Amino acid sequence: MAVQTEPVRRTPLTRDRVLRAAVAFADGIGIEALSMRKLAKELGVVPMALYKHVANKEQLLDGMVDVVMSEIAPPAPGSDWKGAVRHRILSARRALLGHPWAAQVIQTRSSPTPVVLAYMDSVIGMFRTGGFSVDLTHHVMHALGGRMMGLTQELFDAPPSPGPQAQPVTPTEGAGDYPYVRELAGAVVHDEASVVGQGCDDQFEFEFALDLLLDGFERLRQQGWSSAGRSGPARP
Amino acid sequence: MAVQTEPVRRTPLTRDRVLRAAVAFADGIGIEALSMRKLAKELGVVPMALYKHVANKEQLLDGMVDVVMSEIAPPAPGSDWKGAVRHRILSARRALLGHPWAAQVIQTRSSPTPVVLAYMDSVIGMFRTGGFSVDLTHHVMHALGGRMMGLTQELFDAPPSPGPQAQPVTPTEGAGDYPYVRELAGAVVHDEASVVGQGCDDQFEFEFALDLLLDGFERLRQQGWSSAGRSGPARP
DNA sequence: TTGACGAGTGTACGTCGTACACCTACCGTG
DNA sequence: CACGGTAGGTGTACGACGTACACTCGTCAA
Repeated sequence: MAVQTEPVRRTPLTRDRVLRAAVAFADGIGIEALSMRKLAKELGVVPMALYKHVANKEQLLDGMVDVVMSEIAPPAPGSDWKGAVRHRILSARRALLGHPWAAQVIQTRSSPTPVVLAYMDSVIGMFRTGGFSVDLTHHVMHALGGRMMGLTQELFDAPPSPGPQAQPVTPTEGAGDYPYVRELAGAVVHDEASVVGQGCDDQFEFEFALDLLLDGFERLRQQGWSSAGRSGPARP
Repeated sequence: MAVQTEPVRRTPLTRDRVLRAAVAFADGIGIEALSMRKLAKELGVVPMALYKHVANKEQLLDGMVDVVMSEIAPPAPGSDWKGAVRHRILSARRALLGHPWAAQVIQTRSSPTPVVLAYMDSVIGMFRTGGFSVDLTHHVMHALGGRMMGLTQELFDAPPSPGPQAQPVTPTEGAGDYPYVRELAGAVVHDEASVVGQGCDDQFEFEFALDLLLDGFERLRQQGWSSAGRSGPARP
């Protein structure tokens, strides 16, 4: 009989195993359903066992973010600053898209982990070596904000919530008395029906906004913009 | 003796009173400390009494967002589209700043309340009457994202968390081995020390990013940009 | 007078995060 | 081989939390 790896002895927990299990579990059941107790059960262990590897739930969430961050591709060598930044950010976005809970969790962290700091550092570095002053880089990073990590600054997943509950009243439901919202929603649906599920192409929207910002950054860089005058990007 | 308003009879609860109390309470103790039970105690009432006026905690949060939204100034009449949008968004931001919890709560709502929809409708209307096509307005709204409501797409409140816990090691703590982060942080602190508390002027950063976007929108509008070509804002 | 109704109450359940004391299998050292 | 420290896993317990459900009680129309 097998002497090694006797099944009665579970493979021991590690911080890494806990974090990966948490990520997979959240991918499956959603972040709001993730609890220390359920995660422990998933790992075949008593809840308190987890606390030998993470200090508390907040640190668990921090670690989960780090796992997602580790999926971001390393910086592409060479090329212009815009291409480099664009490539990195789109890679970050791809990592996030695989974990629908990640965006929300990232936004509720109160301070960055070293992994996140390292990522920010590398993005800042791209601007600096691309010819941006410290001053401009600073403002540019603020302007990028969460988009730097691939977060879409969306307000809601679906505009009027087509939830499972019955919604009576008129067939113009949802957009109700909001003519402009309805106009937009209608146009999106009818437009080009190539996009599969929902009415609009999130990837396109993300790149649209990203390129709009990057183009704006480039313009400011070229004209040697500085915040000394303190009057926003429109300054000639 | 006073016959009316005998103090033994509390002024009755209403949905409005519950929501306003919740907003004030969250302003005071923070959103994560707000619970149905504590809110009930604050109102001198048993926890279950709240459920006669709000369906559950999610609806309470929805209602709290609506209260904040109601503080946004109505649209300014006349003027160009950019001034109108800018004014409205900065007003929204002012409303949010009075309630530090609001940004986080808004971002965890799964669908917009009618009040939020109405606000979005009015912003969309400004673009449309300002000469933006339905198509461009759609993408522009995505690009604005949460910034439309005054949300700053910031990743963290304070970069390296100067928490109350003692942090030994080198005096270059925080920025540790992140040279570009340190460069930025150092420059911000030394720059113009006019800004009071923290190292940088959030209002300036918000307007910087907002104007960058609005200017980009204007450029696209002027050149009659359309998503038919599907290649982002940089298209000539 | 009555009886329906809406606001507020009381009790209870299941879930959560986690403090604290405990066991126990393993290891390097004597 | 004996031994004692230690890291990892356990068991019990506590004080939150949201909220279902059955109730009381004051008010007001019929």
